[in-house]
Amino acid sequence: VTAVTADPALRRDIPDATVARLPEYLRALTDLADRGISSVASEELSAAAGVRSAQLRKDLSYLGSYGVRGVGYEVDLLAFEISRELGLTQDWPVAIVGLGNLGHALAAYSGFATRGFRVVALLDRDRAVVGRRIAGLTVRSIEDFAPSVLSVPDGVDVRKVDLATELQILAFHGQRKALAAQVAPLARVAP
Amino acid sequence: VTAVTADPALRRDIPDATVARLPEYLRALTDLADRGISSVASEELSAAAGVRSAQLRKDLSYLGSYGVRGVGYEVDLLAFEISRELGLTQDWPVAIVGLGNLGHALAAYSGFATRGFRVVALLDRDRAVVGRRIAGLTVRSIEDFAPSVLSVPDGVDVRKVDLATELQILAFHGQRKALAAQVAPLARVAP
DNA sequence: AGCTGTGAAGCACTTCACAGCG
DNA sequence: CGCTGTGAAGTGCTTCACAGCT
Repeated sequence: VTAVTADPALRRDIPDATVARLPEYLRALTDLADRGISSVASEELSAAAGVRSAQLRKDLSYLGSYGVRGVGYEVDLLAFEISRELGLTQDWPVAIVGLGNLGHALAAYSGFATRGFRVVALLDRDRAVVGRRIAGLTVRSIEDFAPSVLSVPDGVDVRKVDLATELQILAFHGQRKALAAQVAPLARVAP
Repeated sequence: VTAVTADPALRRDIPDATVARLPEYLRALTDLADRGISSVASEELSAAAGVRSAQLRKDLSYLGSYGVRGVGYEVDLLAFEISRELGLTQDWPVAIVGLGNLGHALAAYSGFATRGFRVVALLDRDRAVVGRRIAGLTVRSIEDFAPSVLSVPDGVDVRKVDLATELQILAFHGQRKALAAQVAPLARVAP
């Protein structure tokens, strides 16, 4: 079945890799708009987002045809289309579970609000924390929510972010680089 | 040139996708070790890490041949080999730049220490913060370090983590799901 | 003339399916 | 016999290169 609808999210199958890059394009476009720039070519926008221009054009082609040949993209229009594709034109309430150091900092983090997410609930199971007011919200009680083994009901999406994991990946590359430098003379022996 | 060395990081070219999963395997193995389990088959370990068993075996095959056919993997041995591959058998000092809410929380975060990273320096450019003691360290001054446009010298690796980006990706999938449910009856018309 | 949009080619990762070994 | 380790097949993403439009 090929469903024809007005809504972009249904028209095409957008690759996951593309979806993961759209927020960065949106950020770059917001930056351009703030600097009063109204039109941009793929070469420049892709540089600002840290990808190749062919990649950017291919990614944007999944959303539709919003560029002007010979000219480039209108910044405001493209920003709106990406926002719509990401579903940011609607309201997404956010709950923060766990208000230790990190949760506390996140509750106060302005980056959510400026990008369209509204923190509406703070939840913790610790009696000592429940009832406290943080960033204008009162911490409410939650029975239990073990974060170590998160088993997810059908239909719930999860994205896992772990800074220690990121550091471990950096450690791998750091080690590889250090070792490559050590053996470089050896490699030069037989060209 | 094929360099033969004792160090695993030089023996093979390990795919980036594999490297990104190794920390999760290591976490799962640490968990098993804590529960007193000394041997594990790929089926069980892969389930704990959230991947297919074939994926796990393929990934581990890049490190070497540390399993026992007909039995499985020895938990301690495999954990050590992955640690070594990731470069976690050496010391990696970490500096935190910027001690606002998030930096403050990270300085106190125990997850770094338990996974082999040692926070050795806290840096901020804000006079009001410099000199303050956080988590046993004194915040030192740094001239400037604009985080918005991070231009990186050659040889420096960067991994970017942005929770707002993650939420935007979730918003996309949330929207797509909501819309798919709406149009589902339409799709059923022509099987 | 210049830049987008896109088939086609190339590349990297995942999954299959089974040989090989303890 | 059971589970690992791995060629081969399959899949999805990236890059190329240029036709097509303004």
